[in-house]
Amino acid sequence: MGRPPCCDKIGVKKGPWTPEEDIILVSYIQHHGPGNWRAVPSNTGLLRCSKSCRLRWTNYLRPGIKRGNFTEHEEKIIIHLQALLGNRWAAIASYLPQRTDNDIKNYWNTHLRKKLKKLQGNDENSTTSSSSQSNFSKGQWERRLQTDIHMAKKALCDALSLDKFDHSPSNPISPIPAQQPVQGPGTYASSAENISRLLQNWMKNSPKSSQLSRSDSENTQCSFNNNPSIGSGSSSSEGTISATTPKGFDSLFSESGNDFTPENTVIFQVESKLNFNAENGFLFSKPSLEESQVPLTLLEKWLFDDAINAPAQDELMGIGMGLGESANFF
DNA sequence: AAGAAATTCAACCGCAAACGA
DNA sequence: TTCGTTTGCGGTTGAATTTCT
Repeated sequence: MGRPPCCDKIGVKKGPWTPEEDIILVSYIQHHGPGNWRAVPSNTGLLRCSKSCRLRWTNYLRPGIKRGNFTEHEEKIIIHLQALLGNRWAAIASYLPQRTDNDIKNYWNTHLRKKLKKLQGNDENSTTSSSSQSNFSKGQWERRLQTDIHMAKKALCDALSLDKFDHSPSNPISPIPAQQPVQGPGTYASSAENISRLLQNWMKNSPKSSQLSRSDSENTQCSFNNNPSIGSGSSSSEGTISATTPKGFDSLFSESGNDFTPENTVIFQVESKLNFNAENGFLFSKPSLEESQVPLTLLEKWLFDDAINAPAQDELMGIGMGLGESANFF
């Protein structure tokens, strides 16, 4: 017997998500938090498989996601990390907490790979690029190993002395876990930007997608009441995002079986205690220990001891840029 | 202006790791 | 330890959009 499908394929909807589906999903996660994706379709009535729900959340609806053009700085980091880590997009994304692995992967495939190819092509005309290329691949695993060791050191360090870690936005390579679930239901709806955009798009497209009359749309209210503490640089925040649903939308939430009933108003409450930085819009939480959350073995003890004596947290960037391959492209 | 080609990116698929009983 | 289930990841696809001819 083979592996069972992640979901019942019969009656499962595929393709682009509608704004209505997005709101249902966001609202559900607002109430229950992410996780237990298996239960999401049945609890929300969404005709989507659990995977699709998770993907939609992590790649699009999750708070703190920055979309649109990548900055030159982000480009550099991606190119650099790709050279070091290979196509480990999730690992790369952990250094760019506002970007999703999917986004980075897409950006790499569509923009950066070409860009690098072009630049490498130019190099070939003038230099012994073939030899440097072979040197590059020869040493790639070595650097990868080096990076892995470095990351393990860091993670161990963080686990045992979190305060030492620099979470400031000025440290662009702080390994803030982009997709780490954060406890507490209020955390997830804190992305006023995302939800605002979501609702705006929905209203923009509403005549088509929601079959709303113009007057209905005009009657639609959408407000985002962020607490003044947001934007004041406070590490904690509290805000309320509310969107009065237009006529006809109520039915989406009043389907039997849904254990959340927003009635006419979807309210997203953002409580304090969460690690939401309003200025940057992403979550600061304990660094991911995904690669190192294991008992201390001799090796890890060694790594940790070594890390204690290590000079700087941002040496990764230093090491990498020192290598030159990717840095030289700019 | 119209069709073709190229590009973009959201979403899907399958595999493997992680998790829990 | 084993086995079934869930989650995460990376590769790939294809519809929509943009650019070119």
